[in-house]
Amino acid sequence: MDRPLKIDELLCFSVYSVNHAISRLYRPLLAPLGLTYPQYLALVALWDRDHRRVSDLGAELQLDTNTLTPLLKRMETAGLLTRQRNPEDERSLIVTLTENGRVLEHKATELTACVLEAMGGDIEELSALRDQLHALRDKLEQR
Amino acid sequence: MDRPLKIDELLCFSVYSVNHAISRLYRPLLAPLGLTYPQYLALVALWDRDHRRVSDLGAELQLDTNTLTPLLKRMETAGLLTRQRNPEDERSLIVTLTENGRVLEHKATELTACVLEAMGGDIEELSALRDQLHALRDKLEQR
DNA sequence: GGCGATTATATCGTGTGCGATATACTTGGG
DNA sequence: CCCAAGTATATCGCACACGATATAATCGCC
Repeated sequence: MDRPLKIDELLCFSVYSVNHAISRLYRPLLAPLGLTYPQYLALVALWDRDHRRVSDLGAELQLDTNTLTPLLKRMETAGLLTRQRNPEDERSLIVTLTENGRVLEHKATELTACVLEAMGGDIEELSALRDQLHALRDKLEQR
Repeated sequence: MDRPLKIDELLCFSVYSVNHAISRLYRPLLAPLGLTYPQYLALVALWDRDHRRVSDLGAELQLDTNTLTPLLKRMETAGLLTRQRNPEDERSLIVTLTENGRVLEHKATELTACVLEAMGGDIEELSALRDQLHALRDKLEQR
C-alpha cells in the first residue's frame, strides 16, 4: 500500500494536533495565574526539584538554553524564581523558586483535576496512553 | 492520591515532548526540501486536496489565519503554491499548488518510510496510538 | 438600493523553539 | 603558570502559534 497518506493518517499530525489542543485547553486556565503553558511545565519540574542548574532543567524539559534563558528571565521578572550564578562554578546558573513560585503549586492542583476531566477522566486509559508516548519518545531520542 | 504530579507523569508533557521529538526528527529530513515541519503538514493536506480556501485548510490543520497567512506567503515565495482571490467572493483566498509544490509529494514518500522506521516500524501499534490521540483530540475539541 | 451585521483574511505584539554563534568561566597538559 | 580545549549560559535571527484588532467584501433586512 504505497498510496500517499492523508493528513489524518499521520501519527505525527495527531501528536501535533493534540499538543495544540492541550495548549489551548491550558491557556485560559493558566491565564489567571499569569503563566504560559511552557512556563507551567517548567514550574511543574521545579516544584519537584528546584535549586538546580539551567542545563539540568533543560535536560528534563528537552529544551536548550536558547529557549530556557528568556523563558526563565520572564519568570524571574514575574517574581516566580531567582537566577544566581553558582559560586563554586561561575559558568552555571542556579534556578531557585521564590515563595511566590512555590505557592502556585496549590492552585495548580485544581487545574490538574479540570484537565483530567476535559480528557475524559479515565485515569487508566490516559496513563496507558502516556506510557506509549514515553516509549515512542525514547525510541526517537535514541537515534 | 493527591500528591503533586511529577512532570513525567503528566500526559500533557508526554504529548508536548513527543511533538518536539518528532519535529526534531523531521527537521533534517525536510531541510533538503527547503521545508519546515508545519509547512510540510500544510503540504500533506494540500496534496490530498488543493484549490481551496485558506479557512478550509485552517479547519483541517486547526490553525487560524494569523498563523496560516504568513506560512502560506512563505510557501508562495518559495514557489510551492499560488494565492488568488476567489472571483465569486473576493473575501476568500484560493490556495493552489504549483507544479513545484506537487512534485515534492514523490520525494516525501521515502521520508515517510524513514520516519516510520525511526518510530519502531510497528504499523499496527502506531495506528492504534494515532486513533487514541484522535479520540483525545475530539474530546478536547468538543468542549 | 442602502447600511449595519457578518464573514474572510490580514496585521500586530508576545512568547516560544531552535540552529548558529558569542561570551564567560574552568580544566588540563606542557 | 599559561593557554588551548572544553563547558555553561547568552544572544541573534527566523518561523511558528495565537489573542486582539483591522480591513475588505458580502449578506440581509428594511
